[in-house]
Amino acid sequence: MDIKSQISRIVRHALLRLHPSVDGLGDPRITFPRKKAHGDYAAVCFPLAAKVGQRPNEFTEALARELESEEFFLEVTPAGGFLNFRIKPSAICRMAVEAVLAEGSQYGSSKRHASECVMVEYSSPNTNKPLHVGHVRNNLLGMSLCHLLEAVGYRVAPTCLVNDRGIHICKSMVAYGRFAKGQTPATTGEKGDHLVGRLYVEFEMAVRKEFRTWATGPGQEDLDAWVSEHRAELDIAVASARRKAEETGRKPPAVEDVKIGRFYDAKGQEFFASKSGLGEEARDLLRRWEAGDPEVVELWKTMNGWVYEGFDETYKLLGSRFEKVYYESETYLLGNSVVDEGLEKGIFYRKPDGSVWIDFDDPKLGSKLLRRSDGTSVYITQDLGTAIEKFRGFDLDLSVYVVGAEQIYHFQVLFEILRRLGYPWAKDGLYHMAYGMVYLPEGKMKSREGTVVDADDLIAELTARAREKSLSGDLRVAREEIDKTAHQIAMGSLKFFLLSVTPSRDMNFNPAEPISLQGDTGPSVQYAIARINSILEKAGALVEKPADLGSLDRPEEVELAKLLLDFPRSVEKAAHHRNPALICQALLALKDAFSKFHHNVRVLAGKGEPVDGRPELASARIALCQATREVLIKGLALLGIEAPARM
RNA sequence: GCGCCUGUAGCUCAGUAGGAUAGAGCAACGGACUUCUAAUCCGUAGGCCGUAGGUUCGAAUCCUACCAGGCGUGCCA
Repeated sequence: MDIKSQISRIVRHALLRLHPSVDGLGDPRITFPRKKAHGDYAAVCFPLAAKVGQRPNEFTEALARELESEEFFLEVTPAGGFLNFRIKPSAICRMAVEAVLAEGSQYGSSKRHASECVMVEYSSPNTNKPLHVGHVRNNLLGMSLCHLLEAVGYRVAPTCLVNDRGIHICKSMVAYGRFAKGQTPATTGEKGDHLVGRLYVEFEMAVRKEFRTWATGPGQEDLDAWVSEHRAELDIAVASARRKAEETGRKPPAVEDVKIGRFYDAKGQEFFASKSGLGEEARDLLRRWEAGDPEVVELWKTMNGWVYEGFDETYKLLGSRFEKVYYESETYLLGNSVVDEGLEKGIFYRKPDGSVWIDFDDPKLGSKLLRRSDGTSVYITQDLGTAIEKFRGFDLDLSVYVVGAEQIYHFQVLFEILRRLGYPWAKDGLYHMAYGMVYLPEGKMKSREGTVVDADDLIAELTARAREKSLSGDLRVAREEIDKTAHQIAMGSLKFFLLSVTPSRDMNFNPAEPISLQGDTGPSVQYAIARINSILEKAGALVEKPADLGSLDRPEEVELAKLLLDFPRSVEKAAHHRNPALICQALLALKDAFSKFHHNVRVLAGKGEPVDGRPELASARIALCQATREVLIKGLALLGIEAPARM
């Protein structure tokens, strides 16, 4: 039992003695006091005092007297509605070190959800473009969530749903035929996903050009009409483009370009669907693919193959791992029978044009299309099939989707449909872990326009910087280890950076300001581990000597111990709230406490020499260091971060 | 229009299920390496917690309205 629970239990017994007749008084919340001078732990008593009908100070004074004789506390002080506790410093240190070293790498884990199985779907890329920082955030959240859920006992199945079919990949295929005949990753030296992504961008550019030709020719009337209708909006757009150009010192765009650009934003999709020759080509490829045209399928396979090779490389860098991969080309038909089933049950209905719909009771959900009038399936249809498939293939208690917040509505609808269809697990076995966007200073990233921060580039740049920094000082790392170490540090900085923001929030990322290696960062946590390793190496035989844990009573040691004791709570909470950022916070607090300890408290007088000539004290401090290292490594592992032995 | 999310230091973010005098890091300024690695430590400065009301002994946190930004919103995924 952790220390806060112990305190809570002792207080509960005292309360039962003091107020035996009050039912459901509850426990006071045990926290760290805001100021260390107040004590080691504090109980917040305002709500309980109110229930008993006493003034807060009256209540806590009586409670303090009742707890006076408790041996567990050194001191119990009432302070208004707070009750502050002081505990013998060496006792805290002893508890912490013994608890951590007894459990080792299992410290912080629990069996709370043992015998439960959860599937976590994450990453889920489209095969028409390489991964960017937004995808990286997704991958890291997914992996970290897997680790957190495992830590509280779940059996976890990480999965990925690859969107390998549809109009987007057909666009790249059209571009391949038109602009890149004969090119392969081998001939261009490009990574496969980058090659296909480049073709996708080229296709989009070509459509824009096609649109421009139309808008300044046969579509001129439409353009003029639209422009006069959106006069005010356009004036603002032109003005803001000018302002932006002035700020950045670039040439302002021509008014004509802004007009056509806006017109494209508004009508581009419509144009693509009805007037674009390129659009017709792409749709034709999609039709031929669905009909199984061998030539099209062959090209599709080849290009997807290039993309997978590229993804595999990036996944390897990130450490992404999947137990099961679903491909939409295999699952996209699964939903159709579900739609038929819903029609039979009368949950869905058919409109005269043949399209299939569902109306929801909740007006916020409105109604939703489930099958197009031409009989083809839509996005949500295949998701219905895949959701059911997951529960068929695995004995799941929970199915998690790590997907961006822009799809909150989509998942509300998906889950509600599955509930209406009567699947028992749909009641509380589905969870959408929605996370926020990663914004660049200039706004949202757009793959189509090529304004993205590429994952591979970012990793490469960080690795180069970590390597340079390693080489710049005393080289602690063995030469042959430097590549691995630089990679670990680079990934430590990237992962920690992206995971330290609360998942549900949007976050900003400025590529011009590189991710820091100093301050509240992953590398600073890794560094603390490297320093501990260094001490342990130099300690030699002292590591094995008997330790007198009772001699640990310095404030720096107690602070460290308190945080070690609090770590399991952080894990529990992070798993419960599905929020890895809570682990980041716990690690930073721990790293801070260790740095202060390390700065002010010596372990060794020299190599193998105990401080103050006291081996039992040195060994105790060594044990505290070992416990700290254990927890730091565990915490980083929960984030999917490795710690290099030396830095 | 409607719905959901977000407004905390110059920047990036915390703020522990309503609790004590709102905290870090970066950037700025000033200190600390003959010392277990300076990816560290110590200090200074920086805040009408978007605005206005309300609930409460107590509000950054809960409620209402407004302002600003983002996302979504019937045949895209």
